[in-house]
Amino acid sequence: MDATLTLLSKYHHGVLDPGSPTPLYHQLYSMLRDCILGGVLEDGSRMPSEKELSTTFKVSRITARRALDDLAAENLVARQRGRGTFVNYHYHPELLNAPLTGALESLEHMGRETKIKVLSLRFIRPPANIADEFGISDEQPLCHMVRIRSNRDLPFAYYESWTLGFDRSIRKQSLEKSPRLELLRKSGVKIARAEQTLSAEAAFPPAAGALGIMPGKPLLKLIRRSFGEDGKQVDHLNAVYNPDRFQYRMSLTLK
Amino acid sequence: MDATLTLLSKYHHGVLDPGSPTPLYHQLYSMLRDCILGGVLEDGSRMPSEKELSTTFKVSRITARRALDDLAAENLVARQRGRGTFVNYHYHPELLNAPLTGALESLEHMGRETKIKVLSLRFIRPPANIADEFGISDEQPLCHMVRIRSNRDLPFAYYESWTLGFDRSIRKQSLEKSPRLELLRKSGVKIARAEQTLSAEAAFPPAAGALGIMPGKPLLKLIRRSFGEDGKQVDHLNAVYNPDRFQYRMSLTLK
DNA sequence: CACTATTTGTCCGTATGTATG
DNA sequence: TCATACATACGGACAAATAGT
Repeated sequence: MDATLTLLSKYHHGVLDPGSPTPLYHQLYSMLRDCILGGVLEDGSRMPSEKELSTTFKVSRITARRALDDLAAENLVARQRGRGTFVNYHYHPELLNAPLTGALESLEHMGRETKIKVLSLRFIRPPANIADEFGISDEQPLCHMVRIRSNRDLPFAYYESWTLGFDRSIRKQSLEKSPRLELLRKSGVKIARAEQTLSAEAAFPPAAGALGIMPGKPLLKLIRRSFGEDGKQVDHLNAVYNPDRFQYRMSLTLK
Repeated sequence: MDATLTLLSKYHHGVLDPGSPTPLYHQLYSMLRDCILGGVLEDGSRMPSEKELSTTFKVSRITARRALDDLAAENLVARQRGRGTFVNYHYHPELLNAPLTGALESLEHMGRETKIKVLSLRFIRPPANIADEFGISDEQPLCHMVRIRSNRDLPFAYYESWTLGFDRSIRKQSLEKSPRLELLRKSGVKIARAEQTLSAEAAFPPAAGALGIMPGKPLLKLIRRSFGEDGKQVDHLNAVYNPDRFQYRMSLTLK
């Protein structure tokens, strides 16, 4: 048994579930693929043989073979009769999008590396709970928008927001170019403080559709209320994130 | 076509992928199940009929039927000949605690208001990925524990942790009285810094059982790595929270 | 009381995919 | 490569329970 196989089986004893409805060959393929794309298996190194895979993961040789064949079909490995199967993918650790830290400023850094699409932009009367939050009458229209944020054309966040302080001259184009809070600052509203709550929620239909996932999938949920220098609330943001593509990372220091 | 079906299908023609190796019936089952557990489909409401599912999602009636049957086998729905299939799961977003803020100190405040139960406490060899994180050999045993945290006898958090620095004299009782990190401090390990990542994840069986919820329900997930004053990792915490009972709240200030 | 439409329950036959030895 | 067993998915047909006209 070679080092590569040891590496794999140690990380992944018991990952293959014969009781699962997803076929064994695809579970094995998927695991190997993740290891190649994640850099666990190095470029050029030899993959475990069909025999090795079948014994350590307790599947038939045909199942192991199918997994390797599927990898070869995507050019992630190269197979050579009599020699073996070799990794054909160079792993370069791309920085994954996990930008946020504790300070409000840095919330906007992400904005420059990813793309925003504004699905809807209207001035409408808010629902009662939102009006209550802002401490205004629910007769007074607020700027309501729905946006999605993508990284390399893969959408990962769905935003719904209510904002006090935008005037009706605002356009979708400018929102897709500059961060929303920066535009708000330019129109004279200074944000001093924000409160946010992180939670989890099942994907609801419009967000699921926009993010290209199934309704019901677990999403990371963020609600952020931003307050101006006078202490009054100026913004309510409701965001859901696809956890496969975005996670909220932060550093904590003691004292 | 009823409201429920509109809800499900309007944004989601094409979420079921016939090309996927996971069976269609299971894709459909999984989507419906997530919607029930996440509260998208309300308790007592009528599910779409086999016929409706089969036409809107473009699968055979047998496939739709299998999905509903599998839900019924878990008692998530009740089926009645001639009437239909009805949701049999009550989603209650109950009272929520929301204690944590940005600083490491305050993580422990919660500890005094809630109760910890230690399900498991062992010194065992860590899996390779954990050993890698700590930068130690996977032959060296670490203190591994599984705990649940409750508020008024309602469990809301499930913790699994690996710790370097505890000695074998540690007992479950002391862990249930004092916060884990405080005990660690007393045994001479000072934590200087922590990195944590928030995400979302479907409830997996042991956590779901301990938290008294159905597997698959969306949970808030936290991974925290704590580092000592010498910069070396001393703790790895993997936590999942029931979002109905716990949310992660923080304040952000500008400058 | 029929009559009808809807919905689940049960059955058939067939084709294809999965997994084993 | 082959033979075999089982699962998946389709279309269709009919029976039985329910609800409304």
